Parts: sequence; structure tokens; C-alpha cells
Amino acid sequence: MTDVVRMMPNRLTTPRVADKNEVCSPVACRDCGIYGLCREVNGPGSDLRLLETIVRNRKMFKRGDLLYRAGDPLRAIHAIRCGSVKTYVLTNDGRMQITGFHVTGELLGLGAIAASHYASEARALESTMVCEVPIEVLEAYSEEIPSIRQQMLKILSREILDNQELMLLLGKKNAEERLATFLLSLSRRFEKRSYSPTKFNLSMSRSDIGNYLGMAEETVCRIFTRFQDESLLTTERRQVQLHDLDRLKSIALG
Amino acid sequence: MTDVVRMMPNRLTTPRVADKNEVCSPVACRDCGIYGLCREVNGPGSDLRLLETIVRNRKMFKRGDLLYRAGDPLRAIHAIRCGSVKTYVLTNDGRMQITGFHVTGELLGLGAIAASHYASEARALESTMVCEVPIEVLEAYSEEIPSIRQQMLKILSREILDNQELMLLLGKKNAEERLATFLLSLSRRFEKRSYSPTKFNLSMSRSDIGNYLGMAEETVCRIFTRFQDESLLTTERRQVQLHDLDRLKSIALG
DNA sequence: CGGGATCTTGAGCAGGTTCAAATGCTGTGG
DNA sequence: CCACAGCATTTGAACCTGCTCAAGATCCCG
Repeated sequence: MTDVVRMMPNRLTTPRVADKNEVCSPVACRDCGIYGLCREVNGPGSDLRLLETIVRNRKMFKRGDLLYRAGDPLRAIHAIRCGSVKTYVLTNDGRMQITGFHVTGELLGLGAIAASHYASEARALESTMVCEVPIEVLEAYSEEIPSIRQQMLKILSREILDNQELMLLLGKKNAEERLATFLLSLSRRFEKRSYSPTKFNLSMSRSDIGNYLGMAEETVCRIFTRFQDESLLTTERRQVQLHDLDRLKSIALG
Repeated sequence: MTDVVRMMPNRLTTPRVADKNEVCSPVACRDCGIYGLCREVNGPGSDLRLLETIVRNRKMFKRGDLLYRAGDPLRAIHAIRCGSVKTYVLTNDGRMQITGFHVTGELLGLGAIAASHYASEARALESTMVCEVPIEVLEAYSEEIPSIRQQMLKILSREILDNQELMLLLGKKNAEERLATFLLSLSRRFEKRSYSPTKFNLSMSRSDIGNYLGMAEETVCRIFTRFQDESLLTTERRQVQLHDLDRLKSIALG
């Protein structure tokens, strides 16, 4: 194990990896994106039927496992309990564009509501526990409780905003700006979930990062090296430590 | 007027330009994106309250007029009655990324539902008539008629799919593939609304096209010229005629 | 310990950008 | 109705960022 890793007490630095035997209680699910739906539905501490349904439908995925394939009929909405997932779309000739990395507490599959088929493919980047809400359960509750739809609208809307930012990145930013933006996005998301915003693990490969950011994997490496030379950060394989968030921000914004 | 333009009977080739005095009846609104919402709400021919509300709230915009600004509180959902609009986001240093061109029958502003503020800016590309549904009207009807939310989910979801395609374009396609994809997208959208899919007017400048596709305006020109040399299409200023949709498709897909 | 995957670095190349300039269109005011 | 200013489009030429190809280093897993 590397020095960087040895320095790090596990909690408060990197998200835990899913443990198959761990009890996934409603309380433990508080981090889950789907929890936002539940809280919307029930008063605090009241009837938690939806949450219970969710908790009963949890699944483990290993690195590289497929959560769903593009074109599959939409079975369920997926909430990442712990771990991480990449989603991507494919061109006819097999080129892949990663459209997002999703970490603990985030939701997958809502973009497919309209089509009733998954539009993208999702694959686990590490050992990942996912809670699933079968779509018919969601539908049933939506009939009964209109505010669920309201909440879903918000989540979809949020996704549209995120995608707009990614489009801006892909269309207008150069390689340095892209990587800086990417690192800051991860940093913020980890911070929101009480993990360290400056020291974390990248669960995706350089090649995945490059694909997502629209650049070659070699370029990703080179920019990491350049940032390191400028003392912006330290990398040790997939461990990253950010030393100067402010300077990173000014780079990210162009 | 150029030869190309003179050849074209107006209807069935290019969308009409908005006429300030034209009556915007419910029937005439059939092309409107918002009509999808209404049909969801009422049986055919029955109570058309929502539609009437919409029809009373129409507005004219001239080329370059702002429909709304990023950060403005969300007032209304906008349905383009005729004309066209570009939406875009801005970086801090003023760089712009156009996130979409929207033509007759399409909806604007739904992406902002969550934030309750517009996330992007919208500007008319030509004389454009827009029907507006004030957000509180939409909310009120949504309370009463849950299927409206259902329909809005579908529209949002559709937008996410479209954005995924644009991300793939920006991240993975070269200049020729981008322009071909762009032209085919317009072609399909015009065809869906019974305009000619092979002969139409580009209401946006080369510079706008370049911005949207993540390339320099000069590159757009050069590729247009190249396509013309290969007899794929003819351009005369902003008039385009596509001669070989199939070949264009095979280019677009990579 | 071995082999495959991942990461890093170098060198040369190319697609696309930038800068510059010519041409053509449009619409605005007199 | 015409002239002119300003904008949009087109084309050329030099340059540069990031890509591709290649090879070596390192890590991870069984």
C-alpha cells in the first residue's frame, strides 16, 4: 500500500466500499438519493412504506458488473447506497461516451422515464450496493401521493442542469480546465456527504476520465503531471490530494 | 432574392415567420409543444381551459430579443408558436455555450423547474411568437390534474436524452460528423412538422452553429464547402438543400 | 512470481484554431 | 431609392493543442 493511502484513516476520507452483509436499514439509507423522495412522501418518522420497499430491494455489484443495458425496458430506479457507477451511451460503431459518474447517494435511471427504456448503460466501477425501486411501485405511490412526481421533476431538472455544465465543458474548455472542473466536481460531491473534499480516491481509470472529459487518456496523465509540477495536487495512482482548491477553481472557470 | 429562395413555395418548405396579427386559436396551437400537455389533460374536444389560458398569453419577439435571462426567477413555460430560439449558458469570463436551438412547436424553460430560476438564457433567432404558461397556472392545474406532471416528466426526460446525444457529439465526433449530425437533426424536426426535410432555412448564423457544435465558425464554413464539393448539399447563404440524406447519415454516425 | 491491466512519458503528426483579409449581403437613414 | 456602414460569410496561411503510436514502468491479482 502506498504512503498516501496509509496516511488516511478510512472514514472521513474516502467513501466506504459496500459490504455484502451490512444491514441496510432505513436510517442507514439516509444518504440515499431516494431518501429525498421518501422524506417528501412521509412526515419524519411516520409511515415509511416506500422506504421499506426500497430497503428490501438491494443488490450488490462487483467492479465491471452491468446494472442495466441501453434499450432494456425500464425496471427500476436505482439509488447508490455505497460505491460508484459510470453511465455511458454508445455510437453505432461502438465508440463510447461516458455521460456521468455517480457516487454514494445518487440516483440512476430517471432519465429513461419518458422512453420506458434505458437510454444509457450503467456499470459498477467498484463493489457497489444499489437499492432499487421497481418502476411499478414508484408509479403506484405516485398515483397516491402526487408530491413524489414533484420530487422526481426536481431530480430530472437537476440532471439537466448538470448536463448543461458538462456540455459547456466539452464544447468550450481546454484540457486543463476540464480536468480542474472534474476534480472540483468530485470534491464538492464528497464534501456534501462528509468525506474529505481534498483527499479522495478516483474509482475510475484515467481512460474513463479521458473519455468523460472528451480527451485522450495520455492527455489526462500529462495534465495530472503538470498540476503536480505546479504543486496544485499530489497523485499516487488513484489517490488524489488537492493542495490548492482556489487555484484549481480559477483554472476550472477558464 | 436568390434563386434558391425563389424556387421555394413558402409552405411545406420553411416554417412560417410569426405574424403579429395572426389569430392564435386553440386549433392553430395544435403544433405547439404545450398542446401535448393539454391533450393529456382534456379529452379531445372537451374543456380546454388550460389551452385558453395559454392562448391568451402570447408574445412576439424580434431577432435578438431576450426571452429570459439566466438567474431570472422562473415565470413561465414557453412554447414556440412559430419562429426559433437559441438557449445558452455562460462561463464566468463570458464564453458562451449554446445548448440548443428550438423551433416551432418546442418547449422552453422546463429544465429550470427544480431551481425555480432559469439556468440558461434564451434569445430569438428571428421574429418569433411564443405562448407562455405562467408557472403558477401550471402548478394549479398540476394539483388538480396529476397527469400534467406525468407529461412534464416525459418532456424533461426527452430533454435529457437529447442532451446525451449532444454530449456524445461534443465528446467523440469530429467536425464533419458534427455538422452532418446537426443538419440531420434539423431535417428530422422539420419533417415531423410537415416542412421539407431536405430544403430549409437556417435561422442561426455560422458562428452560432460553430458555437453549438464546439468548433470555430471558419471550420463550419469549410465543412459546408467540402460537403458542397462532394455534392452532398447546396447552400446559398442560410438556405440549405440536402441532396443525399443517406450519405449524410453515414457520415453523422461516424 | 508472472501476466495483464493501468499508468506514464516521449516523439511526431494532424485536425482544427487563430489571425487576416476579401467579398457579399442587409437594412437603415437621408 | 440609393449609398454606406456594419455584419456575416468565405478563403488562405501559419500555428498549436491535443491525438496517435510506441515503449517502458508500475501495480494488482491470482
